[in-house]
Amino acid sequence: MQKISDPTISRLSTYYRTLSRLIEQKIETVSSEKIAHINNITSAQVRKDLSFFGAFGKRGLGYNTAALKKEIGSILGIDKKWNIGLVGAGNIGRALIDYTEFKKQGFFIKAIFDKDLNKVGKKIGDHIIHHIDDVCYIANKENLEIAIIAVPAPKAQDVVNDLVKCGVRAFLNFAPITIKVPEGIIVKNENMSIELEALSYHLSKERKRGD
Amino acid sequence: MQKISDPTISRLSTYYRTLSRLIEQKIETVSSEKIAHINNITSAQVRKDLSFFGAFGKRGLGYNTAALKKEIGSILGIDKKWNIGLVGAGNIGRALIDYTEFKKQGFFIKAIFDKDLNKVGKKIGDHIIHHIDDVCYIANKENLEIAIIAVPAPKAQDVVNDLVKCGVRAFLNFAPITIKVPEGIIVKNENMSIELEALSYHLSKERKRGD
DNA sequence: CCCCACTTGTGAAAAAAATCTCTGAACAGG
DNA sequence: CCTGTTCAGAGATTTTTTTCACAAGTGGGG
Repeated sequence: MQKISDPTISRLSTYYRTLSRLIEQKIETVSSEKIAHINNITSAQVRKDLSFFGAFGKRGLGYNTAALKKEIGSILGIDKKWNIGLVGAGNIGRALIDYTEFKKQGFFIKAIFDKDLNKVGKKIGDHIIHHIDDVCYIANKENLEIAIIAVPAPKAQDVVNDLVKCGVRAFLNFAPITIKVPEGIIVKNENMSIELEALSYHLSKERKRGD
Repeated sequence: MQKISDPTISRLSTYYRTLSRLIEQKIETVSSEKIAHINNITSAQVRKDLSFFGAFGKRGLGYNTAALKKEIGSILGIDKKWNIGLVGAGNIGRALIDYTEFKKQGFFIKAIFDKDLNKVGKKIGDHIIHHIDDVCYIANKENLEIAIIAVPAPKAQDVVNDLVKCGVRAFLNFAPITIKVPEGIIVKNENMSIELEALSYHLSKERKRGD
């Protein structure tokens, strides 16, 4: 099986959303050109991304929206439910609990953990906040496959180490730090400041050039 | 001026954080190898990224942490304050208002906007929520240079169009949709679902292979 | 004052990603 | 049933990004 690049995988996610919207509009067929246009990329890119996984279109016609959505869903593994543990019940953690986009794609936050004894035992929505020390017990009970790390940077590596020991193999990290993990464990970073800094870079470059 | 790649810019952001941490630990000098190790990349990558902007190190010695931090801060434009408008006072919006990482890097949310009349006029922290129709007036008054878009997907494009008319030229978009903007306007996307789906892809690939 | 260990900066090479180009399938219209 | 138009798939090509490899500073120790 060929190695697929990260950019390809995230574009597949955007195609999936595009298809959902087209299906809502009762559009049954779409060309790579149309998908590309909606997402500000080239049609060759769309076709190439899909070609890594198969031939889903019909020449002269395009792609069936429902069928392609199903294929991409299956490629991304979002045709099944995923159980997620959220570590850290701060501002970001709380926002993610009600993030409808997660549920829509089959991601369910099944357990919340925190270290703060003032929070442990309290409820957020349907969920009781567990103490972080109980993470292994709950991870097994609830079959947690992915963990979202929303704790302060200095705690993040320790939390991940513990969770790896419990058998969690995938992490979405919101802490502004690079997490080290053993071979076979997957980490994706979500650092909102970094994108803002990219904006800052471009804006100040313009200013320096003087336009 | 040479075109610098997006990955280079975001790595500069991570180097900046690395240097902040080293300075806190009173470490005055650091090699590219050390920076690379902390961030799970190669030392050649670190040196190459920096070389686009100048020669900041001393051969045989490494880099002075404080001096390099200052240089990168200046490259990224985070040596000055940025005024930010937040559009959308939902869960994500609220979480971002208190996100300390923003303030630490000089990003200040100066105004909050929403369309919901039940929210308009209410306060979040120090900020009154303004009606979205007043966005141009406030954008000029508060000198907003960047806008964070935290509204539902179907509204996002319209909101950005309006803000572009008011003179805002940089956007951090949390809506799960590709925003179209005129030449010269910068958009960065922050879509937490996409990263989760990348995790899902990798986990289900393993499962299909059967390990 | 000279050698040695260290580490940058950089041009060249390699690898990865995006784009181009063309073949041929699919259908509509006459 | 022929003809023109559309559009996917795939190999070739180009562009971009990363990695390699090494000459050239730097300072410390003898």
